[in-house]
Amino acid sequence: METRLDLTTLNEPQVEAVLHGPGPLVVFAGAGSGKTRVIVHRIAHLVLDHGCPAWRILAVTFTNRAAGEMKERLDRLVPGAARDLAVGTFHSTCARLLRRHSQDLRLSRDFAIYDDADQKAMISRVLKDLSLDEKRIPPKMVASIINQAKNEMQGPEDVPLTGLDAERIREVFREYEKRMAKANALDFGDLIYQMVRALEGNEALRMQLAGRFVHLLVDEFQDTNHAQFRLVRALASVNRNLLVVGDDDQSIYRWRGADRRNILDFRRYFPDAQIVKLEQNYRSTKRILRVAHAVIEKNVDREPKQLWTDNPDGSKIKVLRCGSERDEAEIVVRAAREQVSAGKPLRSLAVFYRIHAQSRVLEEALRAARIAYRVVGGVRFYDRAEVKDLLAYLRLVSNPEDDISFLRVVNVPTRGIGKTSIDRLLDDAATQGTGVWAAAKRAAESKNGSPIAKFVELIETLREKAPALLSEGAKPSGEALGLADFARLVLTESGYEKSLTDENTAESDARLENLASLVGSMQEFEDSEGEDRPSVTAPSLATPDDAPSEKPGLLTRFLETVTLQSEPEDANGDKKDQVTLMTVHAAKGLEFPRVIVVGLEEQLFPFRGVNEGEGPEELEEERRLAYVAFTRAEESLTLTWATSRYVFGNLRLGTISRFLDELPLQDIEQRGEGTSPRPFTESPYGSRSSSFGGYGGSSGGGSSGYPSSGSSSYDKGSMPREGSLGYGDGFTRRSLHGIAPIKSEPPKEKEIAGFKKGMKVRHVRYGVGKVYSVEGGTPPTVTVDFPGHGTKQIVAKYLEPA
DNA sequence: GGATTTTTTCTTTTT
DNA sequence: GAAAAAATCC
Repeated sequence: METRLDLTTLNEPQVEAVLHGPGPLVVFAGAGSGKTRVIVHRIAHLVLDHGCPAWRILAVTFTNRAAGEMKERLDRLVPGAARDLAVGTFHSTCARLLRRHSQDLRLSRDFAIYDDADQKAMISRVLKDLSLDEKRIPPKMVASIINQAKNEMQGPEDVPLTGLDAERIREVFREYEKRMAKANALDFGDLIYQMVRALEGNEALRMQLAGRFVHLLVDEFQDTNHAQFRLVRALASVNRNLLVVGDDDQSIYRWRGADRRNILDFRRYFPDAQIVKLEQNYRSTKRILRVAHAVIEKNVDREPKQLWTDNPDGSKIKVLRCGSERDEAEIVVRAAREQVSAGKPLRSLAVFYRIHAQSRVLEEALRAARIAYRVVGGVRFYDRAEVKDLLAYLRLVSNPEDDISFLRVVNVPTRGIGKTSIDRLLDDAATQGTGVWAAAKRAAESKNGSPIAKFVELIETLREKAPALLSEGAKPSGEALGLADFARLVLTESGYEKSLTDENTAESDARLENLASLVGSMQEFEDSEGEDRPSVTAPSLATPDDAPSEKPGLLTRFLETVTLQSEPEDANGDKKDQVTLMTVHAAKGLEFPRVIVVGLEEQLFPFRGVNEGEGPEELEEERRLAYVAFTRAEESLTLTWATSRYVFGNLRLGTISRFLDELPLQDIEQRGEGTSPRPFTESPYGSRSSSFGGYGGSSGGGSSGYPSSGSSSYDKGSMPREGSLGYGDGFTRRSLHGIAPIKSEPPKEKEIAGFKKGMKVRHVRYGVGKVYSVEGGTPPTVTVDFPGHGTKQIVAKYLEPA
């Protein structure tokens, strides 16, 4: 075919996918096989060679970052085309479409989007109002049931529930839905669920939308859940030009309802779909691919396949045994220094871990070594209390029915609206069957000048000041107030800023700074939206004939962007020269010349939670996760594990991950220097913490026989059976036997603030008890067994020796 | 009624 | 070892 697009940089199957004609196509794209390249080239091809207007092409991704990257790369290929292209995550795309068609769907155009915390707050409210015990029916559990149900396109009436509390939970679900509707709020699951309901239940709407998008491209299709599949099916139902791309080996969101069958059985729903397989890897060395393959090939539920590459063998994969998580962090620091001394940028080094909690130690070490780093995800900026407070004010202005936001800020800063007044409001709302805002207005009317009346007035005044921000069509009255200016106004008028300024502590200063940076990001948003350049992550989804008045206001759009992206866009984030730290999940889709994966221990990676039975499915997903982690590396891959680690502030022994034991010996290089594993200095049994059970629990238990005398020499006799480093599973494992860990701390007899195990102590309330264990930490705590009161954890300073 | 201090709980992974 | 919840103090 004659093309204006340069296709000489693509291999044969890639070209096939790019030039594919009408009809469905599924591309199986292995790690590093040029998946994004294919999508971007195909879009460019559709625009350049078929003259398809960019706004009639919809590309859907899972993360904002992937959406952004797609736009960027398209813009380089076809300058200008990216502007009109509809690219976004599943969630942002649905949010946009729902707003645009809100009238048809009997939804408020300015509906709020509730994140997990908001959702949990709402569930707690419902539980309280139905007088159900949060201990018996934890909000978290209900949330997970509700989310799962929506992923499966089930509502309260058709979700299958079993168990004693099944009907109670169903009632909570039902009531939750009512409250959400009343609050003009949708949760994450709703965005997809409601959109699918709308499309499937409204023929005209489906024809309109599916007719509008001539081409539909979906990335990471292996991670779609049932609802998302139905969405794609509906949107592709008219033109059927559907391209889905994915790799079943990289499916890592089973817990979120992802179903690999969606890609594996794609032809069941689209029997005429063509199939293209991309199997050449351009990213990694041969050794890295072999090591990654060694882990993934053990999966039973998997299509056998193997990536190949023309790249060199590369250096051996380093497998390092460390004495503790601090030693692991030291490895990271050393690697960063090596980068610098080798004249390579820090940005080419990335560190992956299984869970966020592992980042702190790494951060501390890097900070101490004065090495620039950034953490992707983790403690989110938008999760900080002060940021949530300001956002709650803004949300309340945008949508006064938002009960959760109302309750969050009604007394922040304190304005004399205490528990009693709030309970009265809630009571009134419940008996009158209205939202809290309406109840507050009633209260304000009946009692002029009351604190509640003042608060209602505050919100209403703020609303009046920003008509242009609330509705795009509205004419700005007088001088138009900008988004950032408005936020500043909220901060002063509410007294929030003053309360922080008055506090005048290091912490309040930090909060003010965070608020300033939030306002700054609002300014940025305002500037980029003002130019009418669709922001990178927000698909415009606007057709030329859309009336402007249908467009939600700037404030609503900002709030949506903020909720649907977990962290503020940092335009230079990738450009700054710093080491990147993130979870393996966050790493999907990225690549780095040098990668370190830490914490490769049983129970941690593969992860095993508290009461999860170790089902084969879970383990297979952990393998895919490891596969994703390893295949991010281009040239150098280092894998570390630690023989001991603090979990929850308690020391746990770790055993080497089975994944490391499975690696081909000729491709790895093992190291571990220093002294013996750090012994237990406190009881691993029976203490409160051991009920956590998961990490290091049973399999580490056999290791408590380590000497607690400070032998610094490697004491073979004290090790568990020859050839097995304390694996409690009865398997003897080869490798790493006899290799001592890299550095380790000398054993210490734990004595915290003068307390030792076994001694008698006195407490003001509980009287005399016996010290069960000392925990350390800040503040130092001691577990004490008080006869008649049971075992308590007490901060050391409230105890005295008896 | 509200702030402060103390105790308990919590942790996989994310839109 | 932090955040939420509960208990206690003012």
